[in-house]
Amino acid sequence: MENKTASTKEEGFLTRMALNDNKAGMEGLDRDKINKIIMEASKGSRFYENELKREQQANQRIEKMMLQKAQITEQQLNKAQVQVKKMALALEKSRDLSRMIVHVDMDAFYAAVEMRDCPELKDKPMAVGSMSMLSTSNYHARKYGVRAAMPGFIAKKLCPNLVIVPTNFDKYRAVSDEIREIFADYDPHFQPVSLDEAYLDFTDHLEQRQSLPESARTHRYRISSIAAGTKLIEPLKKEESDLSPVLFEDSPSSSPCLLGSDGAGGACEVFGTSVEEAVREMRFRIEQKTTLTASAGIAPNMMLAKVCSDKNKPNGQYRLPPTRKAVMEFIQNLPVRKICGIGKVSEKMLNALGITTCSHLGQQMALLLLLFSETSCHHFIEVSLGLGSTHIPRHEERKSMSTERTFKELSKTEEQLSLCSELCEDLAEDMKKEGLKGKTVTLKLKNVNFEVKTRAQTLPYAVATKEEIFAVAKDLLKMEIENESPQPLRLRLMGVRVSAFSSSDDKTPMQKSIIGFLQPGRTNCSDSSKVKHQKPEKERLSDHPSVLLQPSPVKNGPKKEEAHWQSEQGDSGGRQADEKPQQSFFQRAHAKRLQLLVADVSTQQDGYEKNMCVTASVSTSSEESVESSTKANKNNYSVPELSTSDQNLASMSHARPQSLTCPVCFNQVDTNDLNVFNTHIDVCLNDAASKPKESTFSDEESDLDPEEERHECEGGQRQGEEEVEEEQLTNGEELEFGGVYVRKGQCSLKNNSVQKVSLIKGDNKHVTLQQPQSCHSKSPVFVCPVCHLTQDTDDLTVFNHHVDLCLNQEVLHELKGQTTFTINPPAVKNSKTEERGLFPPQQAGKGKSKRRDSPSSPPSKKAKSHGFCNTIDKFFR
DNA sequence: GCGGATCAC
DNA sequence: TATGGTGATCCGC
Repeated sequence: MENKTASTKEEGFLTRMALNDNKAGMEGLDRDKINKIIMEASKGSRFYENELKREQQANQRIEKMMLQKAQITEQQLNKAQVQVKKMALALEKSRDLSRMIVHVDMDAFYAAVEMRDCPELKDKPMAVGSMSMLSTSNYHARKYGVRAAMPGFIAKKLCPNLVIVPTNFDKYRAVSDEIREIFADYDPHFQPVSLDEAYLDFTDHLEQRQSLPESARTHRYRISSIAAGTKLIEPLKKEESDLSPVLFEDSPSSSPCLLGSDGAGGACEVFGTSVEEAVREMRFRIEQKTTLTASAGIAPNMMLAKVCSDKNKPNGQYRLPPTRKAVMEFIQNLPVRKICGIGKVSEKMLNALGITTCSHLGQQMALLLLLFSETSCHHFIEVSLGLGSTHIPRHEERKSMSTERTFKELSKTEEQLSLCSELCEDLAEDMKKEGLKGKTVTLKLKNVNFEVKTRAQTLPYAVATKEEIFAVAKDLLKMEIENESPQPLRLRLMGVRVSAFSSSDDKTPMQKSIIGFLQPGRTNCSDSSKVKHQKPEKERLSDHPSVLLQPSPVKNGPKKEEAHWQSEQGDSGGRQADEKPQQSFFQRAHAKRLQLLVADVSTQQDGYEKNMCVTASVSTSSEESVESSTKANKNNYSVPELSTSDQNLASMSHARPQSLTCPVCFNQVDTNDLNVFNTHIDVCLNDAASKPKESTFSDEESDLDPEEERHECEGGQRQGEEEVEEEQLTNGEELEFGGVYVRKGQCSLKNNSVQKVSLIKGDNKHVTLQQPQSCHSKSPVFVCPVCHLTQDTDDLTVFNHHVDLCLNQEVLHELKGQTTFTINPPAVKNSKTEERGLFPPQQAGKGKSKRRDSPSSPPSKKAKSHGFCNTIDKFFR
C-alpha cells in the first residue's frame, strides 16, 4: 500500500518535472533512467512536496471538468456544434495567407555564446547557470537529459562531467544587439521575444527583394578558407569580426565574388529571391557576424512560424507553404503542447479529454466550447484551423515592472523589512530609468515550502520613488507577518511589483494634462483610453474549468533585460523621471503653499535631517552587500544592516504585531484587517469633521499606551535636539496659508519627539502630519493628508513631492469627474455633464463604473477620503 | 481590484 | 547545500 502511494506520488511529480523530449536535441534518451535520477535528487524535498501539491490541484481541476463533461446533454452538444461551425466559418473567411512571418530562434543561445568564447567547452557537455538553476545547456549536455530550468545539482547527477558556466547577461545582450541589427534589415518593426528570439514580417522585404541586384544578395564568408555550408566553429578573431556582409552595407564590392575565391573579399555566396533564400541569407549573416547559428520558421502567421522554427533545430529552417491544405496537414498531427500558450497543465486537461493533437482539438471543439472559457475556446479553434496573428504587433507599453529575489530562509521581521526596503529601492531605480509611475503595488512572498502569495494595494495616485513604494509594500508585508504571528514568516523569496502605470499624461506636466482635458474632442491618450474589450455574454456552462492560455506569445512584453533596448527603439522621449515638469497655475499655487508650510516646519527639522544622512549612508552600504551577493550567488543573500528607520519599523511591528497606526488619531488600531482599519479611520474622520479646531492635535500623550511611551523614551540620545525644537515651537499656534491652517505641535514632555502639524482645511477638518513617534525613531513618520498612507521618508522634500502628487491626482480626478474625494454633491452632479462633453465614452463609462458608491455604501477604503474636501475650488480658493 | 495559477523565455 | 526572475494574462471572486 505504501509502495503504491509512493509510486503514485512519484508519477505525479514526474508529470510535472519529468524530462520532456519535446525539446530539440532531446530525442532518444533513456527517459526512465533520467527520470529516476531526477526523482532521487528531488524526493522528500520541500520543492518536491510542493510540486505534488500543485499536481493534485491540477488533478482536481480535471476532475471537476470531467464531472461537468458528464453532465453535458446531447442537445447542448448539438447546439455547441452549430456554434462551432459558425465560428469556424467566420474564421475561415478571415484566413489570411498572404503574410510571410518568420520566427527566428538562436540555437542554445547562452551556451553557444559561452562555447564560442571558450573553445575548450566546445566538446564538453556544458550548461549556463548555477548549481541552483540552469538557463540552458548545449546539445552535448542535452544527451544526458540536462536542460534549461533544471537545477545544476541535478544536472550534475545526470552528467557528472557537466561544466556549469555562470551567466553573463551583458555579453548575451551585446550579441543580441548584433543579431537584432540584422533582423532590422529584413523587418525594421520586428518583435523581439527574448534576447535570442524574434518574430519578423518578411512580406515587405520580399517584395523589395525581387528587384534587388544579385550583388545585394551576395555575402562574403567571414573566414575565406572555410568552404560554403560548413559550420563555423572556430572562435572569432578580433580583426575578422569586423568583416561584414555585403548586403545592406555601402560595400564597394558590386560584383559577386566567386565561390571559394581567395580574393580580398574571400568566398561569397549568392542568395536567391525566395523567402527561403532570404531567411537563409539572414541566418547566414547572423552566423558570419556572431559565429552562432539560428533556426527559423516561415509560415503565414506567428503561431505557425513559431512551431516551424522548432522543426529543423538546430541550425535549420522550415517553411510551411501558404496554402490552406499545407497548413491543415501540418496541423493534423501536431501535439497540442507544441502550441505556444498550451503548457503542462492545459496539455494535461486536454489529454484528459482525449485531445493530444491539433486535429483532435478541431474534432472536439463543441465539447471544448462547453467546458472552457471563451478566451480559451477562441484560441483552441484558431489553433485547430491553423490560424494565428498575421501581423506583428508594434512595441507595446509595458504593464508592470517588478523585482524579486530568492534567498536562504529569512524569518526575522527586521530582516524581511530591510529586504523589502531594498527591493523597493531597486525597483524604484529601474522605474526611474523608464520614467514609470504606477498605482498598484504588489508584494510577492514565497515561503520555505514554496507556497507563493501575493498581496496588492492600489492607490488613488501613482507612485515611483522608493519611499512611496516601500510605504505600501511595508504595510502589506507587516500585515502578512501579523497574520502569521506568533509564528514567523519563513520566506525564501520576496518580490515587489508596480503596475497600473499612469498614462504618459500623468507622467508629464500637469498643465499639459489639463489642457488636454479641456480640449473638446481630443482623446487624452491615457491608459484608460485603452479599454479592454467587453466580454460578450457567455453561452456555456456556468462553472467551467478554465485553462489559462497565453493567447499570443507576442502579447508578452519585453523581458526586463530588453526593456532598455526597447526604449531605445521606441519613442521614449520626454519621459525622464527627473525631468522638471512644467507646473500649472494650480500646481504652482499649491506648491507654494505647501512650501511655505514645509519651510516653516523644516526650520525645526535640522536635527532630523542630520540623522537622515546617517540613515542614508547605512542603507547605501547595505545595498552594496546585497547587490554583490546577488550577482555572485543568489542563494547567498546576506542580511544587510538595517537602516535606523527600518529598525524602528521592525521594532514597531514587533511590539505591536496586530496593529496599524491610524493616520487621523494616531492611535494604534488593533487589527490587521484593512476593512476594520478603514472603518476606524472613517469614524475618526467623522469625529474630526464634527469637532473642528481640536482633537486631531492632541497635546497630551493619552493617545499612546504606557508601553509605547516607555519605548519612546528609551532612545534618549536626541534630547538636546528636542529641546531646541521645543523652544521654537509655540504651543497651539496656528499659521494660516491661504486658507490652510498649520498648527504647530507642542511637546509636553521633554523627551517627547512627537510633532504634529494639523492642516485645517476650509471645511475645518484637520489633517495631521505626524512627526516622529518615538525618541529612538530617527526618521519622522509622515502621513500623507491626502492618501492617508504613511510615507516612509523623513525627507520633507520627498514628502512634499508625494503630497503634491496626491493632490495632483485629485485635481485630475476632479477634472475627470471622478468624485471619489469629494463630498460635495454638486461636484457629482457637474461631473456627469463634463464626462460626456470632455471624454471619450469609454472613459466616462470607466469613471462611472468605478466610483459611484451609493450613500448607503458601507465604509470602505474609498470612502475614507470623504472626510476631506479636496475639490479644486476648496484647495485654491 | 485582488489573488491564485499558468505560461513563456 | 541546492529548484530562478520578469512580465503577461486569465479566471473567479
